[in-house]
Amino acid sequence: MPSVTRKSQTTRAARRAELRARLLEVVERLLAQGESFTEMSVERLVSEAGLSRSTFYVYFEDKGDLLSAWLGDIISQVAESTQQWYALSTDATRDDVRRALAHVVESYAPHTTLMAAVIDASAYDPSVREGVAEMMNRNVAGLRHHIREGQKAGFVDPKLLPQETAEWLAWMAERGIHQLIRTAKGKQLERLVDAYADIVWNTLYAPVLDAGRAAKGSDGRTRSSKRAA
Amino acid sequence: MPSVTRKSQTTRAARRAELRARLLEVVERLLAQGESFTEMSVERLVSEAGLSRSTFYVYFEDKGDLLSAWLGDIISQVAESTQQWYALSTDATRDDVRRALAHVVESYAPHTTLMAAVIDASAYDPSVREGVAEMMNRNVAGLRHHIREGQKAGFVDPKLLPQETAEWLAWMAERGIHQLIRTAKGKQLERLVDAYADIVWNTLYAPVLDAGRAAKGSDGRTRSSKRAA
DNA sequence: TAAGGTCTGGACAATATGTCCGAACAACAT
DNA sequence: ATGTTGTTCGGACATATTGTCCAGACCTTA
Repeated sequence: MPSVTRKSQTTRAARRAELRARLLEVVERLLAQGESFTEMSVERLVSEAGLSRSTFYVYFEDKGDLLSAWLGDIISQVAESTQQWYALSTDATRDDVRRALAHVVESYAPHTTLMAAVIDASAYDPSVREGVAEMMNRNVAGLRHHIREGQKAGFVDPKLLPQETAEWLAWMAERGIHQLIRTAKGKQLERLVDAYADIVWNTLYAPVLDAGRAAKGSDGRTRSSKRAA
Repeated sequence: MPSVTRKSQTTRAARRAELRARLLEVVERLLAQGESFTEMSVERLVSEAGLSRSTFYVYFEDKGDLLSAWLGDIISQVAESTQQWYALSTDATRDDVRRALAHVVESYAPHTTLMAAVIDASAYDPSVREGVAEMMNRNVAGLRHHIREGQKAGFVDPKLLPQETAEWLAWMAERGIHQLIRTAKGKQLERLVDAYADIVWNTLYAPVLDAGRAAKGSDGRTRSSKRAA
């Protein structure tokens, strides 16, 4: 009975990964053409990717399986991009925040199309929904920790409720990045990151940091000081 | 040819409205039981609502038709709830903001379950998607106008980009209200509104209003001055 | 009683899903 | 060379859902 050898399992996993990559490439392309993930049939996917429907079901439970596996891989990857932000401390300036958030946005940017599919699928696929919930929990937990520590160290507004503030800001980031950033290019992208940085700066740091520096006349700002008409 | 009389049209519209109400009631109930709108079959809906599938298709194009019609009704209704907020001016306090936003949240609260269905359906139904886009555009336009006027009048941070800031905050509100508020009760709800109010206050008003009042020692805050451990 | 309308169950074609199978094929060991 | 194993394929299958259509039942009003 050689059916359950280690070798066969690893090659199978490798094959699965390869097919997943090929299929997600197709998903991304069709998504970019305006089709929605929910409406994509398995037949459409496999024919574009060059395999048979039978083979698809050998490696994947269903369409959602494709996405939840990808999501699992990507979650930790994008989580790293927040380190630069959360490393900020008492000497942070508004420009530091701007740079850190630009880095977060850049990390998410390549994945916005597939993330849109994930959100689609989370509407009906339990395993995808679970993945999304886990991602949000991680984001909230990271931000909550940053707020708590910042309050202890005195560089985050002490009146903020860490958990709830983190929840609102995490949803703003999720939706903003996947809905606003996805369609933005060049100058418009810069403006969006500026606005994002201003919101985070004003909310978390400005009440204590700007107040303390008010006397010196410096606000740590080198760009986007444009005023509205 | 008596088929196109005014009377028959009005009674038909009335009948449509009645059936829509009955069906949405069912949708809401099933949604509350954990089913997702996408997965609800028309058969399931009509049998619960006590009509035949044939009749359903006489009055509605499809499931999405149900929601986009409802959305059209609700958009203007909830838009009104923001008037109290946008009426705030130079003498606004943090507690005024808190009250105004609590009012907005209360207006949305009864509709969170159906709004979740709308978001679901917008993934594949073009007409629902259009409705959602229109709702977001309205919200952004209202908030952008408030920011612009506030900057002119000097009670909103002049460095904010009105359009982009409004976009981020509108998505935060949409997601926050439909994801966070939906499951919150009592004290947790209060905390969420507190956090929401703090974010909006800090972002828009605090940089100019708190700065101007710093000398007097009053910050317009009567509750939730609790500090994190 | 007749006409207009409304609702219903059922039939229908079209599409999608997930499962299953036999045939074809290649790699590899005996 | 031959058989074993694993992979892929096309196709068949049962099932579910969608949207359309129709004939009959029913009710109200002229």
